[in-house]
Amino acid sequence: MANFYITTPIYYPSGSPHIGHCYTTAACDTIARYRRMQGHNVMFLTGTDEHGLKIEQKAAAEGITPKAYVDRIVAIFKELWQYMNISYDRYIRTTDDYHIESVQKIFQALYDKGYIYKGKYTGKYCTPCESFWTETQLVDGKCPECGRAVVDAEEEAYFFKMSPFADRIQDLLLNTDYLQPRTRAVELVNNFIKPGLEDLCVSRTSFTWGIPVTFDTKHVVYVWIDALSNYITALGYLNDAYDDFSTFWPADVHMVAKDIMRFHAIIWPAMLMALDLPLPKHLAVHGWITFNGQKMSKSLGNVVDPMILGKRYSPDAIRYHILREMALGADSSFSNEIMINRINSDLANGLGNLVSRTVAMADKYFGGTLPAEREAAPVDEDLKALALSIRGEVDRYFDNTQLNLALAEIFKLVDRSNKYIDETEPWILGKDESKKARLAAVLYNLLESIRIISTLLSPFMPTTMPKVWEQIGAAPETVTYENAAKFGVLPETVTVHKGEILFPRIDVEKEIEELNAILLQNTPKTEPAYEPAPLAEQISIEDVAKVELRVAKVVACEKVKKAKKLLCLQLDDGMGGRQIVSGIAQWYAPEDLVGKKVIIFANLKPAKLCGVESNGMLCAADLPDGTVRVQFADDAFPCGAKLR
RNA sequence: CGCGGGAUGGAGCAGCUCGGUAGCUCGUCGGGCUCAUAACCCGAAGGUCGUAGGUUCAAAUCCUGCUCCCGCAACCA
Repeated sequence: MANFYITTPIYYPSGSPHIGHCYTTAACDTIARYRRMQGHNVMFLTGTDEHGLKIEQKAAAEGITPKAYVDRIVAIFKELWQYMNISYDRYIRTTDDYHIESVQKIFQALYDKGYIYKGKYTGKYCTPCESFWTETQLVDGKCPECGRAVVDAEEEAYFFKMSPFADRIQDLLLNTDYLQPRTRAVELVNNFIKPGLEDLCVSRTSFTWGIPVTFDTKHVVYVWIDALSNYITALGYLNDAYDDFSTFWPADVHMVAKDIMRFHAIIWPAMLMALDLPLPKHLAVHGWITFNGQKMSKSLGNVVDPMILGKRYSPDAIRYHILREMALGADSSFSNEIMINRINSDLANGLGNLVSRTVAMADKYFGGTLPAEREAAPVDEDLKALALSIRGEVDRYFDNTQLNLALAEIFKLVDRSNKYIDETEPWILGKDESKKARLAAVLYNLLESIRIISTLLSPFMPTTMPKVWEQIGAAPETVTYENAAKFGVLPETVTVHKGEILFPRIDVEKEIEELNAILLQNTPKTEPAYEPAPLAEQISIEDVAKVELRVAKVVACEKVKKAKKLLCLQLDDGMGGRQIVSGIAQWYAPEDLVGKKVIIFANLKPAKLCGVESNGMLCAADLPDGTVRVQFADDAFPCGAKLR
């Protein structure tokens, strides 16, 4: 029996799980269930990544310990997974003792091998937030968390040498089937490997909610080594909690969303290479679920809560919808309308109705139990041939992690079966005593077809399919992977049991109205709880006098070529004119600005942006939705007027 | 010229590797059926395959230019 190890990422519990977490986890669950059905010895791991500054701050804001904070969120995750019928074999928390022990040993081992060295981490530091930021994380040169000014600073930190592994990683990405889909390999190599792999900062001293470095306890292990190593510590690597490492490593599939692909495609292999461990076989990368075409985000209030949907339409309906909709590698658009239509047409009209009409006829014409006499017809063969071919196709799609296509394949048999009913017209056969043998054959073929469908669907919809088996009279021990490629498994005189409707048809208009109402409740009201950035340190009147705000009129404006975000403005400042480059191209077209008067920071030193000189800065504000709005000045102000 | 992906009936996608009748799901319209969850089955309408050229007997497919979208680099499954 082959071993099979599959993992979800460990999720960051800084908030409740949403439909995106749900997709990754449901996809892994489906694969795990399918492999178990095939007879593999499966280890399915999920968990939570519980350390870090953000958690520390969230907990502090609530006045509780970080552990108490994550305990609460983790309970929500586990409740959702139970509700969605996720069959994980193990749940790792990075706050678990055994994980902490292993991470400390891994860090030590990498240090002993010379791959970790002590250095200086330089960056922009926000004193009140006690946070380091990289140049690119800054928003308008200010702290992205609080909007205050940052200073250049450095802190002592440990670094992991990545460069020794660059060639092997490039080979892994370009010449193996590690990365699924392959399309992103070139992007990774061009963006990260070709420019030269930078050493990675793997410890921090600026926060304490983490795993201490054993030999230098003012440092805590930073996210990379702490989080990524969960895939091996959960198997018992360098700890005594489990003894599964030799059985399950290397992993068969790590499934991740595209935003963390990079870490799993580059850093994780580098760590394993440094530890002399085998590399995982596949990294399956999926896209994001977008909502009405927009990225889901808390501030937009469009985060889809899978619990709410599950309770309305059943966990299996939600699982089906997201697994059917999402293609590997591509984003998938989610909307309530798409979801409800999909559930209605595929599950209610297609599958549910097929089961319902088949069972109802067996019940009506034979009192539930088919007689043994049969009469075959040529039309049966087409149905049987398709039914027998499905499992092979589904196998192929599972091997490539294309669950949406596997579902499409299975539903071909649903459609074919519905058509078969029309072709054979059992309601006419039922009126003629002499056609009973033919009728029994038709119904039996339909039940067999449904048995195969429901067997192959059971990894996708583990809650509902057993109800189908109950209705079609399939004994649990007969709905096996083996039998999914056989026709004629149900007993000749099978007895069906009419049951509840599997997937009730949803009233589209009514539901959308109600879902929109729920969404509205969760959406921040018109004036959302906007939290102004805290006041900066007070300054003197002399400091204020140093800053010159002046009025200027935009006389010309054009986009800066080769820059996406920059506009180049020619201004009449009453002093001979000047040129300012501003990062507002996303929000303003050049013609929106020409002729308007703006306020500028007039005595700012010149700077070059994308090679274009900029003399000063526009006065503008960030809006809560992330856009930027320029402050236009009263037209009565003359150009060059000084504001005070 | 930082890197990558994309543009195909109303919507969402496949087809492109290796040129040869444009296909699927949903929606719309018409018909059929009455076992079934107003479900099911059949048929039809609807596409100059983003754009301008090129190669070819033949281009959605190969080549070149251009336009427009999206992603990565640079928060977030």
